[in-house]
Amino acid sequence: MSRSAAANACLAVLDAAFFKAFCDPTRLEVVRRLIKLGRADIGAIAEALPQDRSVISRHLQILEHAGVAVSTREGRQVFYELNGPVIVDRLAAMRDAAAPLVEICCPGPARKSRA
Amino acid sequence: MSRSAAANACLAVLDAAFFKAFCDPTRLEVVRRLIKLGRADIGAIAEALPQDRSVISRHLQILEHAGVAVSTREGRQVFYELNGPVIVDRLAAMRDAAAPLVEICCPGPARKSRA
DNA sequence: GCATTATGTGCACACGCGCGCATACATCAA
DNA sequence: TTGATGTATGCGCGCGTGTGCACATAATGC
Repeated sequence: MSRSAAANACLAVLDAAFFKAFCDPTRLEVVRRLIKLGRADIGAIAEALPQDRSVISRHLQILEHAGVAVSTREGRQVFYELNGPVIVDRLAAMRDAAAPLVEICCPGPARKSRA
Repeated sequence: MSRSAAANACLAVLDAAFFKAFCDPTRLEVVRRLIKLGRADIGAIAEALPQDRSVISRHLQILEHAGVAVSTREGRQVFYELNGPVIVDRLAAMRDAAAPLVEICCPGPARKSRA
C-alpha cells in the first residue's frame, strides 16, 4: 500500500462529530456513568453528577445524535445506553487506518529503523 | 473478566485531552494536513488553510501538548509531525478496553453478529 | 378529575475559545 | 550591523455552547 493511499484511508475515518461527543468534560462524565451503570434512566445517570438534570438530558441527546448512545422509552422514563458496537467499530477503524500509515511512512520521533 | 473490571479498564483509557485535540474542526484540518504532508513546517501546514499562521501555530502547540504531535526546531523553522505510535496505541487501548465490555455485558440495542 | 413523577424545552447568562491583528522574539543572509 | 524570514505571544473581539432556572409536556397513581 502506498503512503498516499494509507493517508487517504486515514482521512476517511476522521470524524469530528465522534470526537466532539467525548471532548466535553461533563459529557465524558456522562459516558463514564453509562459505562458504570450500563443501561439506566436519566435520573440515575444524573444522580451523582453536579449538573442539573436538564443538562444531563441534553448531553445524552448529543451523545445519541453522535451515534454513540441509544435511548429507549419505557413509560415516563427514558433509558440510555452506550452503543458499544458502534464505538468499538469506530475505534477499530481509526486504529486500522492509522497503523499502516505509521508503519510504512511516518517513522515518527520514537522510531529506530528506517535506515 | 467481570463486568465491573471491564468497566474500570474502559474508564482508565478515557482521556479528555486526547479527544479535545481532535474535536475542533480547524484542528482536525491541521491533523489532515499533517497526514498528507508528513513532517512539515508551520508555513507549509498553514499554506492551504484559511486561518492565520498564528492560529495554526497555536493549534499545533495544542496538538503537541496533547501528545499527538511533536515538534523539532531546525534553524528558524519548526517542523511538526504526528506522533503516530502514540495515536495508534491510544486508539488500540481504547478499543481493547471497550471490546470486552461490549462482549460480556452490553449487548446493546442492535447487536450485529460480526467477528 | 387532580397530584406526582420523569423528561424535554425556551430562555438568558456567563464562560471558554477560536480567530485575526499587531508586535516581539529568534535565526539566517548580506 | 541591518534587513528579511519564520515563529511565538499579548490583546481584544465575537461566536459557540455549557449551564441553570422556570415552565411545558407526558405518563402513572390516587
